[in-house]
Amino acid sequence: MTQSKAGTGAPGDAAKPRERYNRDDVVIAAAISVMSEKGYPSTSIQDVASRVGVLKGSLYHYFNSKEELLFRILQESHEQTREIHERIEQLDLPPLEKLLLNVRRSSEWFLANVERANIFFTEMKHLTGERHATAAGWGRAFERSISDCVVAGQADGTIRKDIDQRLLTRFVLGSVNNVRFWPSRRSGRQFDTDTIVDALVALVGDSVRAR
Amino acid sequence: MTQSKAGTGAPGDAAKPRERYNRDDVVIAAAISVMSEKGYPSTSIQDVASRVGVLKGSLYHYFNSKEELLFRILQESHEQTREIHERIEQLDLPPLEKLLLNVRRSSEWFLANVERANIFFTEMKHLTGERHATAAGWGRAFERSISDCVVAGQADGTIRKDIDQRLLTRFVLGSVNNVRFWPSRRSGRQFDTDTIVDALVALVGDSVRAR
Amino acid sequence: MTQSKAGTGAPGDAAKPRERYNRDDVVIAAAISVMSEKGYPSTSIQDVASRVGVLKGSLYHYFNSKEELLFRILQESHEQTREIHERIEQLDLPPLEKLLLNVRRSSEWFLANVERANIFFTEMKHLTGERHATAAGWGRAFERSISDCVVAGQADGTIRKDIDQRLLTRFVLGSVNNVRFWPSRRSGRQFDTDTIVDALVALVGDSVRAR
Amino acid sequence: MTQSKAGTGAPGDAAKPRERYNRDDVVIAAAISVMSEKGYPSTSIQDVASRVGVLKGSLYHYFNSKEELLFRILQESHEQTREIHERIEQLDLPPLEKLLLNVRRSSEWFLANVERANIFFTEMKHLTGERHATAAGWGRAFERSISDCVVAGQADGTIRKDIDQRLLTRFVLGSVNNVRFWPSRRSGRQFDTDTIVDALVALVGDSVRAR
DNA sequence: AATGAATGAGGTTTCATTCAT
DNA sequence: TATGAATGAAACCTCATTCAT
Repeated sequence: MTQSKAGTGAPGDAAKPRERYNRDDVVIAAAISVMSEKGYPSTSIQDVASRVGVLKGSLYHYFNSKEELLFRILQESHEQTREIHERIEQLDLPPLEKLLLNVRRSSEWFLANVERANIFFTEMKHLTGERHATAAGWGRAFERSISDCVVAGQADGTIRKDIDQRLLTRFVLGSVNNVRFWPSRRSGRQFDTDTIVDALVALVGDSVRAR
Repeated sequence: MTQSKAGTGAPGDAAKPRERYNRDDVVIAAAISVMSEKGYPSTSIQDVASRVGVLKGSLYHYFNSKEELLFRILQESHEQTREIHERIEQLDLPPLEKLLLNVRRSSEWFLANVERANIFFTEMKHLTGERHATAAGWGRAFERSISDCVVAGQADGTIRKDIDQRLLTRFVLGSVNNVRFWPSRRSGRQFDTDTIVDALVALVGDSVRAR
Repeated sequence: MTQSKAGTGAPGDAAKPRERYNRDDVVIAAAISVMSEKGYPSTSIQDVASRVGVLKGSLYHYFNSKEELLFRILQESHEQTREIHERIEQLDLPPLEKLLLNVRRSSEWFLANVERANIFFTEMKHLTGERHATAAGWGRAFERSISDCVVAGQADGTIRKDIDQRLLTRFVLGSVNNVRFWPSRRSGRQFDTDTIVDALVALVGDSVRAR
Repeated sequence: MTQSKAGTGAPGDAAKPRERYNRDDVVIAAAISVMSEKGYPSTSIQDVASRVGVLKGSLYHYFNSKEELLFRILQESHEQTREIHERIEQLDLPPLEKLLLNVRRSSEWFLANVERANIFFTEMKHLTGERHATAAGWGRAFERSISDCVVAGQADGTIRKDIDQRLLTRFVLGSVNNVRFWPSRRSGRQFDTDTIVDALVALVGDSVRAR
């Protein structure tokens, strides 16, 4: 029903100058903002509509259901992170370096898209049926992009073998997921992305490296 | 109106010999189970009532509002973890060892109380007003129990100084928080608590230790 | 969710004197009245609530969905007509007489329950899924109670054989269904039930009898 | 985006001589199809638009409101059946024969236009105001085309007098209305129009004929 | 003619909460 | 304590209709 087909938000979309700002993107952006703050179930269509500046009924031109809206947001996040992982995959790097590059790029994306990341990691469970299954697959793909490196790193001796690869994977994955909380927070000076990412990579590197 | 707070389950509760299961605890347990699975906003009073085996109107004998129910759950979690931290605080241990013991005991508690931990880390934001402020303080107390060790460890040279203490703290905190996801998961053999905790302590230790 | 278990409305329910008027029946009666007049899709829950004198949300104590409400209404009608048919079935009568008795008793019920009959014959298609399948079975049962007589009557020579039994059945069935429209109508004197039923039986009898 | 549906393919579309297939007819046909199946209230403008292959906003070039669309459909049906009745009226036939010819021709039309007939008999009540009054008049005209014959037939002794003319009329009218349900139905062989109509005429004739 | 975005009212349903019994 | 009926607000969603392009 909704035909709007707005680029993924990736650069290069800005081509046509007379291209009027796609309302689809505005809607998604509004939804991301509210859902990241209040969580999916507590976000009402009215909340999103208010932020976009239309009546709630009008939003149904852009999606067919609230759940579909969530799905689209998650999908965009998945596509962007998948692209990051694919690009790394094609590089010819030793496993540990590949792992740490993954940590670096992923963290950078999370820090640049904190709200999207929040939603990706906490709201997926509210999808149902086929959409849930699809999204769960995305989560597994993310995990595999890390576990592949871990396994290879254990095989070539650069990653410690005294801890099972599944646990190592979860540790790394958790560390990356949590980086979205590192800025935010009250008081004191904030840290810039580079500082945070460098710290995270150093910490993760020192924890998993074979000694 | 009734906050009946009958003994922690300790024996010797006057009349009824031995401990009689307090209905209050049954309600809290049911709420924890449902809220951990569906999240606070998606959990209805009816859900809890169904699990207790009572009509929803009856639940209001045990709490005054849904939010108060959540607050009590968080409060219990806070009290239990605070006790852990206080006990460690009283030990005379070098900072790094104290930090790792904190990681160890906290992880053990999280793994033994995965549902409570889920709620503690994800539903706190749904409190409002004074209750929110109070609970936020609990979160900060948890964080401080870790950051105190980090600061002291940097001072005595056992913890790396090339990374700001706030970032180190968040890294450790995040690792501990995430341990509740390590079991669960599909497939393969699961890991027992000791294995998980040993792995986590080793990883965190190797990452923050001065070299 | 709804535990109200109110008799089928059949006589004999009046047992317990302190039995407070069952609200269930009030709701069903209100729904029958509105739905018969406006049709199921055009009847809003609000319409029913207004007639009962409660807020629309309150009605959900009595049923779980609008469709279930319709189903219950149809179910009651089915049970009442089925009982009529079963009672006739047990009589030891020649087929044609049995058929005409069926026409008589069915017509009487329709004329005494015009609103229920309206709903039974026109709103069944708005059920979905399993409920639709069940209700469709009721319709077939009704049809069979007539076609059985027709077949038997053709066999014993009392019912004309120059017309296929299926067509005879549909003719009789249609005639009975339509009797609910005979009173109503504007102007002139109305006809009492006996007059109408006698006329119908005479007409149907003369049309299907073998000559 | 252009579904131009010009002419039946018949040559000579040029200056629009003869009839050119009016888009209007396509819309009406689509509406008849959907409304017959789902009923007027449950038929959305979007349903009709989808079947036409046009966006719903566009449909408002063909009618001013959903109700007007229904009115036009009923109007067409009325005009066609009225023509049938007028033609019969002009014949010089004895009343009973005229009645049975009416039954025959009407049934033929209903069977050839089952969807239109469905709408004519079930959706008229959803008209409002003046349109409702007008359409109600059509219904009465239909009824009178039958009752006139009945009255005349009773006068000349060919139609039974033991039953009030109003009841006879309703019986005949109901029988004709119901014939639209005779085909359809599951299983077995279907019946062709002639078979059905012959059966109906025979049955109605035998029921009303004076004996 | 056609589009598609927007409107605004109304639909069904859920739910935290209250209260007389 | 427990019940269950009732409330009233708010949730998601649909839809007939309008209108600038």
